Amino acid sequence: MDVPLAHLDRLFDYLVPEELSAQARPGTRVRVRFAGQLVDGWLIERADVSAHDGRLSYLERLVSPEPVLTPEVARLARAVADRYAGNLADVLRLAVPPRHARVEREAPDPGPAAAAGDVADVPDAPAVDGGPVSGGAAAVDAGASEPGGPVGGAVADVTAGVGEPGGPVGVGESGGDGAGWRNYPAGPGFLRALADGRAPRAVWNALPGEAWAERFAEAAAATVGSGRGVVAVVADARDLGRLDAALTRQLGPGRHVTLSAALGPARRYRAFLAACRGRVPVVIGTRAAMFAPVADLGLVAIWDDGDDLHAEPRAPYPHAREVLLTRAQLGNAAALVAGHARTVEGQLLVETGWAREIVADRSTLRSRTPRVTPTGDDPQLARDPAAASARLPSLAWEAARTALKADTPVLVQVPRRGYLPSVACAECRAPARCPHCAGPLGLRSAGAPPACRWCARVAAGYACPHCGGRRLRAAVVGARRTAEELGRAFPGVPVRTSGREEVLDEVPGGAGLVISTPGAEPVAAGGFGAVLLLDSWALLTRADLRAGEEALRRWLAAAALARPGPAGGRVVVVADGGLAPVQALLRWDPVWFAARELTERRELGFPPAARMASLTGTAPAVAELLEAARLPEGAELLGPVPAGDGQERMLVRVPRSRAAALAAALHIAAAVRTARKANQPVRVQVDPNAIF
DNA sequence: TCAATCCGTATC
DNA sequence: ATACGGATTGAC
Repeated sequence: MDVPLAHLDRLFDYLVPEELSAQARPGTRVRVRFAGQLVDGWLIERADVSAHDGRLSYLERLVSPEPVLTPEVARLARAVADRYAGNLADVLRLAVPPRHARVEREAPDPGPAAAAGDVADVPDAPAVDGGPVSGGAAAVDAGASEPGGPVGGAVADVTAGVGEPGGPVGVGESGGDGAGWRNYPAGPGFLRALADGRAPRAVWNALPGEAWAERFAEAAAATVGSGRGVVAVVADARDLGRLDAALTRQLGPGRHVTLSAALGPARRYRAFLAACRGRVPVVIGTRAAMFAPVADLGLVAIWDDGDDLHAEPRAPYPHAREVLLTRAQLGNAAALVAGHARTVEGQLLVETGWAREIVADRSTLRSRTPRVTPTGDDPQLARDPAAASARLPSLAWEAARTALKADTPVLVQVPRRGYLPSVACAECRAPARCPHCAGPLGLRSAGAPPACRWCARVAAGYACPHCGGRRLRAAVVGARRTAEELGRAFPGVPVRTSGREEVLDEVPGGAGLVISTPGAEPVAAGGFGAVLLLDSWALLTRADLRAGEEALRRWLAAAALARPGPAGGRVVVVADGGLAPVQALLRWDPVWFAARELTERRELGFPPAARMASLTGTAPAVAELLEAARLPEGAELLGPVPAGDGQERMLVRVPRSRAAALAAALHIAAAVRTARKANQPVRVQVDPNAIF
């Protein structure tokens, strides 16, 4: 039922009129009378009998005979709803694009009648109420055909120690197909396992300059070769274009479709239908593709899983990585979580043994990594007056000048404006954390003592736990102008910018300056001769749990575009080389950093080592929800903190072992409120992407 | 004792 | 939204 009310998040049984019986297959869209109104719904399953002892209504209408909700996706959607304390209806809205009737008519499904031999499709099914002849009963709307069954687990719950039952995942030896995978000792074995029809699970750290889209296409081809399908998700349109091109090269045309919300309704539905009808074995796309129906799924893959575009902004806010891993878990498919960086979540998958890592050995890495140099935090400015006016450190200026002289392009990464400054120790620059709950401190107004952004306690008399410093400073932001002034520092050199308004895909190989915000960096023919990472403070002191991880991810992504190898491009990061994310960049060791972060999160009780949920709404509404919630043992409440607009936010934290219980409790509590017709909504977010 | 009415709750 | 059941009320 397409009603987003928590207390109606379950199946309802309807009779199927005789004349609809042949076409009313599981997965079709239907209209039903529900509480006196006509509402949209999903036909989930057919059955001979109903457990409902009241009067059953008939299906009002079959919207379309097209079974666009496959059983696999229906089960997945239920699991995702459960993990995120959300409603099935909300997840299905994300999973199945709106119907486009004209597109559906273009190339009709060859034989619905031929395929209609569904289980309960018997003519003499029990017209429960002695009503007219019926084609059987149908359960409408929710996938919970086995409530309390084995499904409930999200990947996160599985990672608590369940390995793949089938033994070794097949990564380890060398000698596979794609030569590019041979740079990673475990790569060829991973490919071979895919080709053999097995379900290996891997976390892959790509080398700098890696043609990752080709590697993805090789993995897809190996899977398709084993007779199975593939779903691969990337963060944005540019990455999608690259993967699309690589797949066309390796699989030939017509073997895959791309799916993204940017296509518009008709093209999106056309691509979706092609996958749904089994016309193509491979679906790639942005997060809209994470639920794509693919027959006999063999591999799910995600590139750059730390990119926050992978987090769905609509309820129940599922993350593409988690959805795909849940999918792999439920359907016994292989999984590939990849990027130049490693997310803490990826590290958790490795440490719990849920996935194996695919990394290059040290010597390969050394031969491919560009030279990275830090330049101190209070840098000596270049003597050249133009460079000085651009506030460019001399080392960065030298690197750029050398690269331009060699007729190679220079990439300058500058953070976007609007990064919220938080507070750090004025002595050692360690981010200031709340002494009570370890949440980040923020400045509310000039002069006032800082307060915790999580639990709202005022941290008067703060002393830095690292160096004992008592003074705090706010991070300096807004130096975008620095980059714009660069043009003046290098007269006669063409300057291009890539960012929000216009994102460049590729730039030519000659001398030129490219100024880009993180994530918008173009590739350069032959690679960049120099990469300058400016204003690192804006990234590092962001008031977010993930600030360090995110900074490293963005630096690695930009540095990976330099000409490879020690004699290749030069990377200069304007930051203190003693900071952990900077260290990780210098050594090109994202694994070390992720392991370190995960250890720290375990100590502090942060996600993903713990599970958190945020509840946002008016104070009475949030209080009412919490009142109704039977939170699991050990649940910890943090807050409230003001959330703007007269709203407040509470955080609930539980150990990972209670994650499922927390989601269930919050969903039930939400159901109590919607049943009472509570009119003040509370936004429940499990694993909120940003925890301030 | 019974019908009219109110209120809360479920919605096949 | 609307329909139903149980509780409540008011009149016989």
